[in-house]
Amino acid sequence: MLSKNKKNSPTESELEILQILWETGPNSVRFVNEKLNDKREVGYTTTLKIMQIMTAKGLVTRDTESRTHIYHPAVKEQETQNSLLDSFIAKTYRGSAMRLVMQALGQEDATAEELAELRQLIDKMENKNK
Amino acid sequence: MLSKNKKNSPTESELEILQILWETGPNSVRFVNEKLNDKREVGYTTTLKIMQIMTAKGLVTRDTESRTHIYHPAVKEQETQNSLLDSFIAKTYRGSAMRLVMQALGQEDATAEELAELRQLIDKMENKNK
DNA sequence: TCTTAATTACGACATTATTCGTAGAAAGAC
DNA sequence: GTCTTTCTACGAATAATGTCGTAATTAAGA
Repeated sequence: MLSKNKKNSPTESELEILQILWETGPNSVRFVNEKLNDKREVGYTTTLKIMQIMTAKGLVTRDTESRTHIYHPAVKEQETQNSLLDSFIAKTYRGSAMRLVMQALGQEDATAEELAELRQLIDKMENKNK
Repeated sequence: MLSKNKKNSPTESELEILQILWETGPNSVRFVNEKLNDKREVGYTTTLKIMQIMTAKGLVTRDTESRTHIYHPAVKEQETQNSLLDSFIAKTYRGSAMRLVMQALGQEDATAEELAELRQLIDKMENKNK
């Protein structure tokens, strides 16, 4: 495991915004705010403010060429999820990823493809053990 | 899935305290505070205050017979974890438990026993699909 | 009894995250 | 050029959580 994340950790609102940028690519505050409003009511300046804070934190970068700034995600989805996952496992499952996996699987209705993929992953882990 | 949790959701500090009570059984503020201090410095009245709040929320109950109150967990560990897990999956993995499982497994060094247990669980899920 | 120690209750403060109002700059419509 | 709209910047209000100081109460010991 090479690159370990030092200190990402977006807040909940920040994560919501990152997800929009990951999904749709670089975009303006206006666009992000409208996306957010599909789910819940948020004021424009609220979204703006959070995205400004995210810029300061280095979670996004922005292109200020034109008056309407374009925001780019500056962290990777996988890495962010991993870092959140680590801390979630530590806090909630006292560090046992296996316990989390078992419970998560219990709640899931998986397709045959997903199950096959899982088995493959497990085989790979088995080999690594030897 | 019968009993769905309505509204548990302990905060981070509350969860820490619950974990101590789950592990060691009903105990006093003094005891819990000392356990917490194994990991980090916390004032006695801080712990007391949080446990009082937890009582108000129904996360614990307390026996006030003797002067030193004894606190009992009032929520189950599994159910609490499940409810936290649901919300974590929703927020971080946009609802896809499978994606979380894959990533969690990727970070894990599992024993042969755990892998066997996993396979068993997957088999059970396969049958359920039919 | 008197003093000391431990405990609970309560309120205030600190910190972090979120929300939004307002002002001013920039762009476009006419 | 003037008016209107859209945008950014900034500061302040709010809310949730965590922290702790202080007072009052109880128990125990000398």
